[in-house]
Amino acid sequence: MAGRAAEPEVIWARPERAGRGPRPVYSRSDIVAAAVRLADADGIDALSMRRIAADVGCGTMSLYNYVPRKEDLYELMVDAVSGEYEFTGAPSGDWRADMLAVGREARGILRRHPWVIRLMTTGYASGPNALRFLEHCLTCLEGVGLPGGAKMELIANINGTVMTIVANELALAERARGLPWSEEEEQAVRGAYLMRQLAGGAYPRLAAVMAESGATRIDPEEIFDRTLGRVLDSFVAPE
Amino acid sequence: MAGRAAEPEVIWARPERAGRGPRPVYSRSDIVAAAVRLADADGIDALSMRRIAADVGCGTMSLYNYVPRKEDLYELMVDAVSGEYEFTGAPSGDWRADMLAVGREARGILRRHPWVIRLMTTGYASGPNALRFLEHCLTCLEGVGLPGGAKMELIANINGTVMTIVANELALAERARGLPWSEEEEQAVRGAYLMRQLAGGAYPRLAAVMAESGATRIDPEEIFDRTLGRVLDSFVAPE
DNA sequence: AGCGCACTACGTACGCTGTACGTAACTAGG
DNA sequence: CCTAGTTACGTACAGCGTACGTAGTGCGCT
Repeated sequence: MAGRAAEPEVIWARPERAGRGPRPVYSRSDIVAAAVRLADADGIDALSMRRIAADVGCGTMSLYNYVPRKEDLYELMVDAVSGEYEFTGAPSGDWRADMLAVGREARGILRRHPWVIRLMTTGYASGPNALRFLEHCLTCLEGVGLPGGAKMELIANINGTVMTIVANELALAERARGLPWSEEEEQAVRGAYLMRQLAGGAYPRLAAVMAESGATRIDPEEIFDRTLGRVLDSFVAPE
Repeated sequence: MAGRAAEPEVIWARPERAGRGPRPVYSRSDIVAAAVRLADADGIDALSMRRIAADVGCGTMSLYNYVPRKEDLYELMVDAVSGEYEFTGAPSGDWRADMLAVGREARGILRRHPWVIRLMTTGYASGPNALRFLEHCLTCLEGVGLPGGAKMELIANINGTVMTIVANELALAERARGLPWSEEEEQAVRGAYLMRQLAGGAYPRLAAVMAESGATRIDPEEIFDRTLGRVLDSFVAPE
């Protein structure tokens, strides 16, 4: 008998190796690493069990000895990249700086692994590194005069805000992946459509704002820091 | 020759009917409505061109006369449900109330159509109803002493916040879809794992917060209003 | 010590996907 | 009226997740 019964379980509780049979040739982390590599390179939609197996160097169905379902692999992938948080120098005593640093690290991770956004908004975040993340944030917020629930809300808000910002930053590039034409052409065609609509006069206020802000140069870093700062201030008013 | 050349185009600029051939039997909105219905019922992953065609009552490949690629269908779907905004009674003169109402409407739409979250975070939002939405928000923000760019940031923040909150609210239910066991079993198994981890002592602060907030009852409506209020206050400090 | 069984690896196969392409019917513009 | 371009639709292909069967391996128990 090969597969296990499909009874409720969470991947984190499943032992990587049960003592009986032959020594496994590969490891769960090998497979997850390959999956992350492929998703980084070609996008999450191009990630298939066959391609992972080819990359690892084993037969497709061998993967199912390590990971019961592809969904579980998603969960492992999200947690694996959550392991990239370094949290260096924190807690520093300045919780605002610490949380901003967390946000910046999150941004870096999401930019390196854009597919995480899609997986996380569908709820794949409950592994050990997610717990480590929460514990770290709570440590930084130790002295802050906020009830526990509010701290969790603050953390969730930062996470959500970073994801939203990076999703917006990457929207065009991510969309262009797998399109039969280039990102530049896509942008040109969409821009032209937008301009035509605005010129129609049906959206005067939007047209005004676009005209106004079309001139001013936008700095992504500045927007990011400002937005995150606003989130922090909305929980604890700056002195 | 059936298909068109794959040259850069945006679905909104493609005419629904080009005068020459036989009268189309169906319409783009028929197809989009069917797609929305199916996605609501069975989730976005279960949405296939074959199932849409079966629901509409036509051959699979006939769909491609109305929608060049499935990605374009996604775009049409997002815009279709964006048409559900009613904006009744706005602008009312109280921009805070107006924006809160927008957020509440957005929440309702996302709860009715959970798949929108995934599509929007991948960047599918540039159709006419998205423009209508932006114009409405800008109208409500007319008298507010904020530069245009900041207004756009505010709108984006509200949107993002609502999406994040609803995504969290729906995470469990959405994840349970298509699992080989029930949502209750999933929740039980995940809860048990979490408790085991917290009992291990590796995450003392998290354990403390969970113990503290485990007792207090959480009201989703209250969290929602409070969070959105915080976003508004972070742009314009309350008097 | 050695038997038995749980495990590993992997090939095959099934039902599904998006969509390229070909064919036949139809209709509006020149 | 003619014909080019459109509609509808069937077939077909490459690829997907994964259920299932088979062969071989080595741990745990008797």
